[in-house]
Amino acid sequence: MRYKTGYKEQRRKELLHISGQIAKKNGFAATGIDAFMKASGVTSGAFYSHFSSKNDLFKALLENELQNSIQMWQDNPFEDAEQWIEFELNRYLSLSHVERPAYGCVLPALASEVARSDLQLKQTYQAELMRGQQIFKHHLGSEEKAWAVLCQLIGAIIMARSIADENLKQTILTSSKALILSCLETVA
Amino acid sequence: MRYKTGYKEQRRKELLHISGQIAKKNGFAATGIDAFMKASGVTSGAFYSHFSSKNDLFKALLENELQNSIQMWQDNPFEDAEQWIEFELNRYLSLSHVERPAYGCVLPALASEVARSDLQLKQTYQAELMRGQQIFKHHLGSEEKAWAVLCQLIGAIIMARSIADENLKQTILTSSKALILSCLETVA
DNA sequence: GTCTATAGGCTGATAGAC
DNA sequence: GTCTATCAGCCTATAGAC
Repeated sequence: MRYKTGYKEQRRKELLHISGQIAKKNGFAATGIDAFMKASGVTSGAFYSHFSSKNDLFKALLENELQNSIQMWQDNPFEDAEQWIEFELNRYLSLSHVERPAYGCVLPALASEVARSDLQLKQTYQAELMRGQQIFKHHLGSEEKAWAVLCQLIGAIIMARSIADENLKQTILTSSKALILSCLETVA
Repeated sequence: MRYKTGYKEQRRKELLHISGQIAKKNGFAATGIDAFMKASGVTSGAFYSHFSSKNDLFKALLENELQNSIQMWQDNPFEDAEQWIEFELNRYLSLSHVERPAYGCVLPALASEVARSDLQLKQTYQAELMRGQQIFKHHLGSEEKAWAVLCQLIGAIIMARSIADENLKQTILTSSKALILSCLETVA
């Protein structure tokens, strides 16, 4: 029984990982259960032995993805405030992040769908998000700056993704980075 | 014939107006043609005498909504840079804007769906968006600041809309406003 | 221009064989 | 746990009456 439980949990993590990539790329609501499962090599019938409903998948997938993003922020190798944020801006505000949503942060990809979901899901989402915000607070020095910088990051990625011209995408990323840096300098 | 054309154009504008509100609130892809038309008091059969497809509606609706947002930025009564941006921040970064997406700016509501649409639609969207950005540039003094502030605005609204706690929503809005103001002061 | 009716496809979810 | 088969509902789009 222990053995079976371990297998199931591992399988569930695989399903969350693959489904997360597809949801970030194509949207969660826009993707059918069939498509999620096909990408994992199983049929839609198997889905319900892992999740009770599509909304249940959304909740689990969001938690998993948020934990991934938080992990990346924690793995930033710098402790010095200036270096930490510089590293994070370069990683987050990159053209590669804009063009490969499947492998990027969940926030710019699915925040709009969270905004239209029920209160219970928002509460789960908020709890995880606040853990991420605490990391930014630790390095930026204030609660407010942490929120504002997070907003700038996701706003820039969403904006750049909705733009057609490649050069303009880069301008938007560079402009956002410059604004954050110029603001943080005022207290350095 | 002139008469009939005028009627049809007016009707089309009404359809765009109502459909825009619903799309901003519930999402465009998530809403069926039937629901869009029912809100306007007609059936889905009538839809195709105004638009050639659902995607055609999306394009027209985006243009219309972007023009509305641009109009509001143009109608800002202040010319002085500091007053102009102060007015815009208070209007845009308000709890009422967060909680009533149907009557708010199209950018935070539908940018994620634009990000997943085809190149042609992104080009139309980009062209209108650049007109809006020019207004911000005129008052903020630089291309880059205009983009960065726009990113901050839409990021803050999206973030606040995905949060459960009312107080935290307000904290996010206030933090974003503070970041923008502190950044613009450095060159004032 | 709008209506009703309908085609054809996709969706979330369930039942039963293995 | 996964499969196939299936249901009931919704979707976009079209056809024909008025």
